Order: sequence, then C-alpha cells, then structure tokens
Amino acid sequence: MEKNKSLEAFFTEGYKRFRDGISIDCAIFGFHKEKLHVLLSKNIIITRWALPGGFVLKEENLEQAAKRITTERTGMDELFFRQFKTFGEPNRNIQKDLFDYNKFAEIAGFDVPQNTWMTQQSISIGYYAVSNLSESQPQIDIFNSECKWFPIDEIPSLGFDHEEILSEALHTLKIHLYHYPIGQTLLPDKFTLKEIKNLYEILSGKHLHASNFPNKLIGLGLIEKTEEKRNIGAHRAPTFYKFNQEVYEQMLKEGFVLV
Amino acid sequence: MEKNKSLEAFFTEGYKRFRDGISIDCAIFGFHKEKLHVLLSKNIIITRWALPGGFVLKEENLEQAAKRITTERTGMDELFFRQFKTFGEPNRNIQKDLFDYNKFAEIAGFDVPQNTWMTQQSISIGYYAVSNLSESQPQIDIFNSECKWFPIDEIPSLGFDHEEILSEALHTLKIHLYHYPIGQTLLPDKFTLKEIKNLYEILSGKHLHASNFPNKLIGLGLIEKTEEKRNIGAHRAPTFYKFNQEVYEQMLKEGFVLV
DNA sequence: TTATCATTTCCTAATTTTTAACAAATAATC
DNA sequence: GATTATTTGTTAAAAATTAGGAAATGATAA
Repeated sequence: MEKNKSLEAFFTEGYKRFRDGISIDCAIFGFHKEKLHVLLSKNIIITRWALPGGFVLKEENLEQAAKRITTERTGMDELFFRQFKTFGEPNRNIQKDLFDYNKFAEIAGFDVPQNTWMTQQSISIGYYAVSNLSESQPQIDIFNSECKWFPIDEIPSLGFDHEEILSEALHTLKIHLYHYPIGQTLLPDKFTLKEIKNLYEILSGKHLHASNFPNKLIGLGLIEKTEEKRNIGAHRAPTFYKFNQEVYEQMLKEGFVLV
Repeated sequence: MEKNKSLEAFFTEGYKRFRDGISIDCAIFGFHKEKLHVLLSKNIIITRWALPGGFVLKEENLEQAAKRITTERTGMDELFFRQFKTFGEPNRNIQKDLFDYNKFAEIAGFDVPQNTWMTQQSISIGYYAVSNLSESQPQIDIFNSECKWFPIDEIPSLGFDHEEILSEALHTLKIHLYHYPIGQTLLPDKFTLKEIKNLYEILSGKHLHASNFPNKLIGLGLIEKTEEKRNIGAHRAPTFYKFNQEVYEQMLKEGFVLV
C-alpha cells in the first residue's frame, strides 16, 4: 500500500493550521418518515460510530468551524445552528481501545504517529444543526469511511463521550423548541400543516391537535398559506404553507415563548 | 519593591498545572434591593473590570473549575450553575492595550513575562451562577485588587469580550427561567411571596400579579408555607415560604415549562 | 357525470387557565 | 380596641385551550 501523503501531513503538520486542544462535534438533525434522524460518521481509525467532528483553523471562529465541518459532511449550508455545550472531562478523547491501529496502517500505508497534536487531550465544543435531511448528501473523505443518517431510536454505540454529547444536544434542542422557530430549516420551503405538526410532536414528545396547533402558528404569523397544494392521490389535497420570513427573523432575534 | 515569587511562578510554571488554551469566565448573579447584580473583579494587570475568571487545572473538569473559581471569589458554594456558551473568536484575549504593564511591574517587582502560556490565545468557557448575594464575601487575592457587586444597569465598560459574555449569560438565564427552578439559590432559604414575585419580575422583565403568580408556584408544589413570619413593623407580617426540595430536584432533573 | 372516499381544515361548545379587582386577614402601633 | 399598611385569599369575568364533529376538498371509481 502506498503511503498516503496528505493523511500523514495532517498528523505531522496539522498543528500549524489548527488550534491546539480544541475540537468541534456536530449533532446534525434531520427529519424523515416521521422520525428524527441524526448524522453519524465512521472514522477510519476509530472503531465506533461518532458525531461528525473536526478541528478549528487558526483564523476561524468556532461557529465558522462548525459550519465548515457540517457542510463538508452534508453538502448543505444555511442551517439553523446553535452551540449547546462544551465537553472537557480530563482525557475524554484519550481512549486507546477505540483506535484501530492496524486498519489505519493498512489503509494509510504508515503507522499512526504517536504523540502528535492530534492525540493530545482536547475539549470538544458541541454544536447542533437542524437540516432538511432530504436535501443532504452525506460525504465520506480520507478520514471518514462511512457517513449516514440514523433514526434517533436506532443509534449504535458511539465512541468517546459522544452518547453524552448527543443526549445534551437533544436536551438543548427540546428547550430551544419553545424559544426559537426551529422548524424552518428542518422542513422543506413548503410544507403541509400535518408535516409541521408531526415535526413538533416528534421533537416535543407530545401529542398535538391536528388543527389547533397549526392555527396557533398561523395566529402568531409564523407560517402562512401559499397558493399551491400537494397532490396525495385520492384524497383532499393539503395546502402548502411557508414560514413568514419577517416574523421568523424577528422571533430568531428576540426569542419567543411557545406553549 | 521585592519580587513577588508566587506571582512570577504562576507565569513561568503555570503551564505545568493548568490546561493550555482554555479559560473559564463566570457570570455570578445575585439579587439585592430589588435589583439583579453581577460580580465583577479587577485584575491588577488589566485596565478594566471583568467577569471573574481563571484557568482549568489539568486534573479538573470544566464545571469543577468554574465552581472553584466562584468559591475563591465569593466564599460561597452549592450554587445553581450552568454552562452557557464558549467564546473563541481568534485572539479574543490578546488586546495589548488592556494590559497595564507599568502597574504590574510596580506591584509585582518584575516585568510581565512575554510569550508565556498565559499570554497565548485562549478560548473561554462561560458559566453562570445564581447566588444569594447577601451571603457572599467578595474576595481579592494577588491577581485581583478589587471585587464587588454591580447592579445590572450600572455595569462599567468591561475588558476583552466580557460585555458579550455577560449579555449571553443573561440571555441564557432568561430562557432557563422558564425551564429550571432558578429561584432556590438566588433567594434565602426562607422568603416571602413578594420576594419571589419580585425576583421573577426582574429576571423576566414582566409584571406579575401579586397573588396569582405565587399561587401558580404553590400550585405546582414548588414552594410551600412555613410556620414562620417576617416582622415588618406596623403591618401584616408576611409568611415565609420555602422550596419543596423534592419537587425542586425533580424539576431540576426533568425540566418543566413555566408560563 | 356523479357518488364515494379518505383526508384536511374549519367551527363551535365545553373546559380550563389566566387575569384583575376586591375583600378579608393580619400584626404592630396608636 | 381602633387604625393602618400590607399580605393573601376569593371570585367573577375574560381569554385561551382543548376536543369533537362537520364541512370542504380532490381524486377516483361507478
């Protein structure tokens, strides 16, 4: 196997480009077939699935890094993004048994360098994103051999402290649901009342009324009717609705309380 | 002026004890004379007031560090603590004009060492705490020449990005107000209905009804009557109330939605 | 062309919650 | 024992929420 130069350079030269001791992990949520999904990736060197993550370039701020990492992995940008927590247990990322050194050597053509900047202790800053899953194109690269969506109730065992990170992301998402108009980036531009009701039911875990709940959103001015309808075969065609951009931005800026 | 050995050791040897590139800043809130206050301290080397902060010991986790820093500065522990955001703009802490090198040399007896671990770029993890101000005893030390409470509407100009950090802390506190029983550590063990109403009015910025709001908290089981009353002179003595510990802990764990 | 059907969406009454004003209770002082 | 200022309970009106059923709809089949 030929030596993979770019991979080797990442280990040995990466400290020049990236900030030391900091990583970013992203819980990227999507909504499909009435289920919440989360994007996981499989690093070639790590034996378990994990949240997509990466490092922060020296000239970047944290949010830019999170957005870059998410775009690299999904092809999408302009998502709803929020930082939710930073994880810093001592040695949280140093778990030797999670690394598959043999497989790495086989793929990369050289042994994992020991004691480089990458293998030092680092803290991880967690961001969550909500995306329209159907528009995403999960990407692999030299570090990630697999990348795909998992329904939230079928998450495999995750590496490092990523189960805790995902759980905190969900917790924050559920709180933010009451204060930010999260739906916009989880749904297509045009959606039916049933779809937005389903979305909120799944995120909140509560049963909502088929017309009372949409009426509340309409009453707030957050969503509004369009001219178009969806053809669903031999039934009444539901009207498409869209977010009112002005109200959406105001709620995003000022926050609101949804009950 | 004699050379201050412990101060010098902090600069030159600190990298052995503390994690690199990470600092903690704490927005410590208290409630006094119907106003929300925040604790600020004045570092001997920095020309502006700032939020109390510090570094993370290598064997510590982030929350332990935040608690240690808060206890050092206030003498209090067992406060309500939450991490709210991490700040990582490139070079956010490198602002030469904020450092008073002459004053430092005068006090310490040596020049500020350049290019030590302390003067490197670092990210800051923000924690907020809510405390019962009247029980606090703001402490100074070799780094901090002053430390005191400021009413939230009389905050002086702050160093670094601490105005942004404080503003984010307040924003998070106001959201958490709806989901966590924050009052417990802001109030004395026993308080009157008027006091808890005032607290929520100030934090939420909304006017609340003198009996309807307390009745809601009583209805939730969160607070309950005690046998004692406060003597306030020639008026009806208000009854002291206390938090129901069981309900409090459950709400803390499971969250709730206050409307 | 019309009847049928499943689904969306509107309507309305019942219920619950919130709000606001007022009255009662209270404890120290006059 | 009356007075006073404040706390706290009561109650009725207003508002919001909930739930169920009815109407509307668009495609299909008769």
